[in-house]
Amino acid sequence: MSIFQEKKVITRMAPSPTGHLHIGTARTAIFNYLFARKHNGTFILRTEDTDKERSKKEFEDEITDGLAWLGIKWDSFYRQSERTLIYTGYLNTTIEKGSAYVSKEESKMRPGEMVEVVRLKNPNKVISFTDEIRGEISFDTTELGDFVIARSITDPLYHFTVVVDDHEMEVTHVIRGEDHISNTPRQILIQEAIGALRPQYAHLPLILAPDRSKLSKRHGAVMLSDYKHQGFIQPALINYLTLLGWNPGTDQEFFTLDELINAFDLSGVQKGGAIFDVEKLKWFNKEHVSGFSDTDYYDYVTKYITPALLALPQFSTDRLLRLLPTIKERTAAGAEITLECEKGEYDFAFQTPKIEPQMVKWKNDASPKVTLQRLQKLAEIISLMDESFSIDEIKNRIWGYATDAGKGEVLWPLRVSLTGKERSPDPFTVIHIIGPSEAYTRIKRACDTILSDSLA
RNA sequence: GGCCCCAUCGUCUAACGGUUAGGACAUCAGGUUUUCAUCCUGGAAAUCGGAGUUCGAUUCUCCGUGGGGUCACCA
Repeated sequence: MSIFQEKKVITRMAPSPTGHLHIGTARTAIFNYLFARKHNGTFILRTEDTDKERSKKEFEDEITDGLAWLGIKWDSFYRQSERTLIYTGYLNTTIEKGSAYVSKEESKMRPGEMVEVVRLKNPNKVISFTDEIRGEISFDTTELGDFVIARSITDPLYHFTVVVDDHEMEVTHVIRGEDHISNTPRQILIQEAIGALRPQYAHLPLILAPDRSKLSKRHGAVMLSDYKHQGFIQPALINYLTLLGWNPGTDQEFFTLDELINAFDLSGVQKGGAIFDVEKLKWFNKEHVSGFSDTDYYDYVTKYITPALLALPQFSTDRLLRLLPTIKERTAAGAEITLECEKGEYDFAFQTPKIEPQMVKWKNDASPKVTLQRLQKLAEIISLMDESFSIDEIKNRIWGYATDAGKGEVLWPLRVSLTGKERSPDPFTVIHIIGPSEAYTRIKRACDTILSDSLA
């Protein structure tokens, strides 16, 4: 044990409410959260709304709602627009010390108008800092000049408020996107001007679009809410986003939030940008959804099935319940369930299908007569079944006949009579879903159709 | 363009001087109780290029090349 008291870790997420909650913002929040939790530290959420024109309450709500939905809990919340007095105080002291000065000049925003902006007195030196992920980074700040840190004494700018707040809130680790690397030297300059301690920096690799450019709207879904609406669940998103640009040093890929907190380490963070791959996200989603309890999965599915499906003549909760495993096996995210519904993939469960006589016939079968005989035999077997039979029990009753007469010869006509489709779940599962008596009815119907077709 | 950052299969990544360069997603092939799906097995698939350092470079150094970020009285 060290005799030195470990400084309590304090991280923060500092989004500006000027746009929707971007998937990259969510990931940065996750990293900050994981790091803080891992070290029994504190995670602060701070809205950087000093730009009054562009900041919107609705965006702030979207950010807080989105993070809350993800399960990221902040220990304290600040709004920069409510801290103007603090910034003005620091501004005054800095000016008094001679590290900054008021400059009367023409407004860049409103040409013709004279304003008194506050500029930092740049010592014009090389700043180097240690990035936890990238190591030593140095930068000649001369090219920055005496940059503006406030529009006026009561209207501070981003770089100044960030530094003041991180100092006031005693933030120990600034974990943010790589796009902030070049902001770091000027923020360090401000730190030195106000006499603040330098935090540890960790710049995360960016999330990239498939063409390796910064992920933006034109690449499709970039908002967290987009993914939420597509049916991606919170644990999957957390899991995927964390592994995008970070690895635990083992082959483990499936993680719960608690496992991530436990395994998280800044040294596992990648340096290069990572392309966002929806296919892998889908895989994670399927993995996490597969852990749902029956009732949770039922609730999940009902959010995505279509009204059209609910309106089908034979719809019942009972059948839907029995259809659930089939849906689970065939879809990765909620939006796919909707899509499958729209394509009519699940109609067989709630509706007697229309039968194409030629489709029922197995390729090796000579005539409709043979097919008809088979279906008749099948109807006989099924008529003896109990409604409570399991899939296995159903299968066992049919299996003997199917192996005798030929699997394709028996199973294909059976399945097509039941579903009306060339591709569908296996007949045993279908019978289980719709029940033996409905199956019996459908087979009889199919027989009638074939009969009238062959007579015509 | 200046400055800064980065570079292993198509994608996410492992290998922190010595490995047949490993895993996952995707893909392809074969298999499991007909079709589709699931599942199982297997395959193909990568160290950006060039110099150095070293007995030995994916790994260290330098130079290219490529990609990205950033250059506001936005954040």
